[in-house]
Amino acid sequence: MSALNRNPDVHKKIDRSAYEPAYAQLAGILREQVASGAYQPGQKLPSEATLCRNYDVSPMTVRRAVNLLIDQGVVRTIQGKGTFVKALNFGSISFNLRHFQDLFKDKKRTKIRFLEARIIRADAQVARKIDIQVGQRVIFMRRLIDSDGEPVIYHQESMLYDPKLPIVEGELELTSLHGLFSGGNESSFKKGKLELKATILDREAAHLLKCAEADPALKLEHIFYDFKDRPVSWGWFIFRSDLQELSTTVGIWG
Amino acid sequence: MSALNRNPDVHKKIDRSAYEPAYAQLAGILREQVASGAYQPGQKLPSEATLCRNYDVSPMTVRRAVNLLIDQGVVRTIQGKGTFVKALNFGSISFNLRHFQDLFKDKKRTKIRFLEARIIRADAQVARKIDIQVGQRVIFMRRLIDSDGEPVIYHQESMLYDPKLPIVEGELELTSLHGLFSGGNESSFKKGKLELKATILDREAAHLLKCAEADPALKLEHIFYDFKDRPVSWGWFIFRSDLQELSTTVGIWG
DNA sequence: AAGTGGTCTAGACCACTAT
DNA sequence: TAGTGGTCTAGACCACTTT
Repeated sequence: MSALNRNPDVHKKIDRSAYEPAYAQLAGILREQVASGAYQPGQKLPSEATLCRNYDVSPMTVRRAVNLLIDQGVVRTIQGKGTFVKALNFGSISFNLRHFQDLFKDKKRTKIRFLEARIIRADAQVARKIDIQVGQRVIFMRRLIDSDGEPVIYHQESMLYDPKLPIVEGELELTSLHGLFSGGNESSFKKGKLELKATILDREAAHLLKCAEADPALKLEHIFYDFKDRPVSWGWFIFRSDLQELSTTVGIWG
Repeated sequence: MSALNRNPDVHKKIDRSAYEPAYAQLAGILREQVASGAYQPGQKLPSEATLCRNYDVSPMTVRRAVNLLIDQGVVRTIQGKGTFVKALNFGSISFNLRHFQDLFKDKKRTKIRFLEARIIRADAQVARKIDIQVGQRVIFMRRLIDSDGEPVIYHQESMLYDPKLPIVEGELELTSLHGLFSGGNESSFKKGKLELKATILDREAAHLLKCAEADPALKLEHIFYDFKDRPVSWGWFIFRSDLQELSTTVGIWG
């Protein structure tokens, strides 16, 4: 397996008894051939009809395999021309917040600490962000998220306050945050916009996160919308980038 | 179209004459129904067999539509149970570097300025990162990327130096950067690891990027590997987060 | 046993590209 | 005209869940 196989015509077979479905196996075989250099960037893969014959699968199965490779950024297809190996490029690089979410799934180690929750009057900025009148009441919340007893994320948020829905103090803690992170189905938000920025810890945030003032940190700003497409929550998370790693890979990995 | 349709049984039909394929149309219809609240988070969608009948398409077409919705984070499927509407959660949030890449595609507005390129001896850190001996020669490069004449990204990189491949001065400029960003097939890298961090501009970087010293910025650190899986390049990009926006959306839009 | 999603077949037709 | 990818059919069988 470690030796390079530069002859793509000598191909492995699909194991029909394997648990892994045929399309995934085929995708894996092709990805391996690309990774080994059997097909270089820019080169054309065998036609789908050829792959059907070589691996004894139906066109739909080949199609699914190729689509997988497209999703993985390994190849691209041009109708009427063929399937070509893609070179590495930045467009396909993406970072996701899986680690962020994983943190919250671990309910033993992760605790949400409430710093503040009160109803205040919206200032101009809040009013603009969640599309209400200045002076209208909003719920202002500040939370600290602890992992293993150490503070790792600071969060502050201004939420639309609906007087028709009286709020029990205990409910606040569950609102939004746990629903968003737990991966369960408790969220009442339909969609959101997020923006990632660099920032510098002010004195208060530094103190809360037990960092030095003026340390660099990441700021994840959010606006969430309800099912009527009304913006209902604006706020941001602040966390040290060395604690919440945002790493990813690109290209073809084993 | 603006009125909510809370009865999912009164459904739109697939337009077979449309350019948009049937599976995409079906996915769009279902997504719209979820967005309108006809199916709430946690609720079960009609079975695939039912969808086949309702929309008069084959099982494979329904399957593709459902798979699309899964990719978009709208639903999730549980074998033997059904297809369920997903609630918003952070796990599916991802940021990509499309804007980063777009910048480089625009070759009229974007210029790469070379600050420095010379062959130096690897120090301990570089040696560790690209897996060579301390003291071995590496190509050290510093670049500034201008957009519309204004500096927006600073880049520095240490590359493996292969004495067997003599380097023409002019080639350096094309190396890696243009291949990576242009989206063409010029890259000679097979894969890479990237990490996004917050940082603070030091005096030099601030000066080059025409910012104030100690301004916050994003640092995108990278290691790239060649087709033999050897690490060949280590370095980082530094850019102001307000110039290179890293924004994204989550949930169900339109 | 019945219902659900997951995979797969062996063709078909279409749109696009090259020659 | 021949070859390519893109879509789609009308079933089949399987694994899993619920009743």
